[in-house]
Amino acid sequence: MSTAEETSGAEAQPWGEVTPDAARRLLLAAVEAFAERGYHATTTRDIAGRAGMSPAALYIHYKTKEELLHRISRIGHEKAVAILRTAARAEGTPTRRLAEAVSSFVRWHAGGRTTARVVQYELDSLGAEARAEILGLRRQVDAEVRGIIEEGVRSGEFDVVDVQGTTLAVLSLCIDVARWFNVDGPRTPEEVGALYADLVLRMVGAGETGPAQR
Amino acid sequence: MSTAEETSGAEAQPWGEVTPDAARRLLLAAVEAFAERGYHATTTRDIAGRAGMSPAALYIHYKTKEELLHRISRIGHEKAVAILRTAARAEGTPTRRLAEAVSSFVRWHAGGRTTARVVQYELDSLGAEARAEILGLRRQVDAEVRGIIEEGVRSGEFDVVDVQGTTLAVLSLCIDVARWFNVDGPRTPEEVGALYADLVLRMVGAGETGPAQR
DNA sequence: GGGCACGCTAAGCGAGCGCTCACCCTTGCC
DNA sequence: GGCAAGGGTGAGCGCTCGCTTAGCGTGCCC
Repeated sequence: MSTAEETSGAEAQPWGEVTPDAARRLLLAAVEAFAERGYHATTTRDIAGRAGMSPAALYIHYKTKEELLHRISRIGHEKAVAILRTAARAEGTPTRRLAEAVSSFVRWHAGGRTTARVVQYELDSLGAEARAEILGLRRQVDAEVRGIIEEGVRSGEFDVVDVQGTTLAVLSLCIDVARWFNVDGPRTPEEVGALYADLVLRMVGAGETGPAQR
Repeated sequence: MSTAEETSGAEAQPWGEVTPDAARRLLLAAVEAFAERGYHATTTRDIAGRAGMSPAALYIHYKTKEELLHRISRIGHEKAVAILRTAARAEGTPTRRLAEAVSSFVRWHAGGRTTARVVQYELDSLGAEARAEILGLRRQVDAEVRGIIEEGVRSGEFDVVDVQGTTLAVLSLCIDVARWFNVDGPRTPEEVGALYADLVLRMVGAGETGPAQR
């Protein structure tokens, strides 16, 4: 019933910046455990065990269990902002950029489901101070997507009445992938990304531009 | 077993069927607490306290803390199925029925956010047996929405390539409302329901048959 | 080669957890 | 009035939690 150690493959490694090797192993173990059972149901003994260490080792690298969640959440949100920012500031029409933003954001949620789950669903487990910081990053996420949609509306490519509401819905659709996506299911992250990009273009009324790519 | 009034006030009272009054108060307190802090972070002392009782009183009406979650989850899922089934089996075109299904489902998630949060996000906290039972109800939820979309495709009203994928996306969009909706925010459940019904009709390519927007 | 900083462990602390138990109130029936 | 039944309580059990502390092994610097 235990998972083999697969460091490569589905999950990218945005944790390269976590410098002492033991600290990174602990962080990775925490991501796994939090994603599987949730923050509150995860014990520090479990995290340390997954990292092959004694329970006390955790406190050499992190002050509290919450600091682990905070670090994971910040790194994950920064990655999310980076993904959307790259797509938003690329060359091309708003239609193309929105499609790229959605598909890459969805691929991240599906492929790195363990990380994305923690990032998206454990925010409330943070203390007030840490939560406030993370909420700032979330506003950046919202702003990137809203920016693309606003541009598309200005250029006449999109037909959107409620820009903020549609932005919320687009992000909501992408984020919920982390809840239901199953690695052993019938769809690859790439397939879901492509499907969702198509659905989102329909949502913003961008169906008329370009050929129906399928 | 039919409730006279449903789509009114914020939180309906689907807990009328919980028979001893004290048991209902405990259930309601548990819904509140689970929604606020999550199942694992909620203590039985907190639940009993919210219901104005001593910690021991809980165990007169429920065998364990998990039984509370199980009961909440089953009743909530049954309500969700009922909402979608009512919309799916009503009179009218698939377009109209899909719009009604989405808007009523969204209103339920937004208006009864506390309940919906527990129902949608605490499934993994259930034991294997209870979880299997609830998953059966989720399959019914999926089937109702898929049924409407299939009908719309057959009748030519909808233009959908991947029916199952689109069904998943529609449900996903609705469910995620429970995560982000804020009672003190700028939108009412009715407004979100109307917006989302519009967006979903666009997703299934039903834009041409109906009025431009609501 | 001796001192020492550092990464780590074994053991365990106080607190709070889910849950139990002995007992106390009402209520209703005779 | 006697008394069984059942909803409720105060106290507390056994356990596990997050986290601490004393001490050990190893590698580096002088």
